Amino acid sequence: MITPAQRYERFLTELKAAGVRLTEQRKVIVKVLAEARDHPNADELYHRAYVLDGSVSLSTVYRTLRLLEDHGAIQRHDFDAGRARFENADSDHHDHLIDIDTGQVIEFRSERIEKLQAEIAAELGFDIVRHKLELYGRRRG
Amino acid sequence: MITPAQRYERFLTELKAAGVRLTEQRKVIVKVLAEARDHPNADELYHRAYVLDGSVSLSTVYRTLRLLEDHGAIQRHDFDAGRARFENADSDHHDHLIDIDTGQVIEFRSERIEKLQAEIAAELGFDIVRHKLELYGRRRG
DNA sequence: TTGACAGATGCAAGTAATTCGCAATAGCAT
DNA sequence: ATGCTATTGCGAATTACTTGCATCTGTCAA
Ligand SMILES: [Mn+2]
Ligand SMILES: [Mn+2]
Ligand SMILES: [Zn+2]
Ligand SMILES: [Zn+2]
Repeated sequence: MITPAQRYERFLTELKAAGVRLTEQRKVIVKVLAEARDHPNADELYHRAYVLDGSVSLSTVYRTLRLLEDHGAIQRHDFDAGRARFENADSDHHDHLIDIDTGQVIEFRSERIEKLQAEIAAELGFDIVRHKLELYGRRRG
Repeated sequence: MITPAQRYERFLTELKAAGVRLTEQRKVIVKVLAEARDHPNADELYHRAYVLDGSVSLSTVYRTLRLLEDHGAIQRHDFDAGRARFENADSDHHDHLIDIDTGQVIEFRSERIEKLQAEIAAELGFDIVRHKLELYGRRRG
């Protein structure tokens, strides 16, 4: 199991290797992302980073998020329209189940569904580049 | 096969039954939606409606879209973040495959995937209320 | 170490999509 | 036909995000 600290170090190593300038702000934002266990939006990330380093601005959070996404380090989601949410991309691919009552996001992975999607696309003459599978549900009472 | 004209009449009947005031603008917007074979966004709908009746405004398009969505007459999609797209909801449920090169939206339905999703949710202790399945792919060369 | 300088930052202003306040208008029940 | 009230167009507001610009700071060569 990879720890947040290991993930943080790996992020920095990869960025440095890619020739990215490691500023104080970027390091703080990367740390917050490496430690996140949820799927925070830009504003939440900004607040978490600001606590660690008051020199972080929301602009830089947005710019860093785009940078990290371009480098494949994080993934962007649009669960609720209008507010992007992020998570680090080092874990294996998974899809999401969102509890419509609490907003809780549960991760899952189904080989069968992944395979089925590829088959459907193939039947239509396509290769899947990426996909979005979100289940919105309610806990069984 | 239901025709656009039939769909238009059905929409109007349902709205009237629901006590919704049938203004000129709403009728035009509903007609445009009934005739749409693609997944237009608010601005596209506005332009199509404006051609039929210059008294339609973008505000009213947005208000009418919300009205129709609340009445279950249309469905809202967020294929590309930042721009909602709409389609009438009278057809059976289906999912979408988006050609990332052309933007073309292809509809499909898979009983197996629908069933699998319900099973996965059940295993996690949930009942699915709605879901979003979008495949983004490239045509096989 | 120390510059030098390209690239990064904060701030404020700018966008793009959508919503809202308000005075004028128009459905529709009577 | 009349009156009440919902609906409209317009412009301003909101939200999430982006960008211009003057200033600052990593990084690297000397
Ligand atoms: Mn996740
Ligand atoms: Mn469709
Ligand atoms: Zn998946
Ligand atoms: Zn489906």
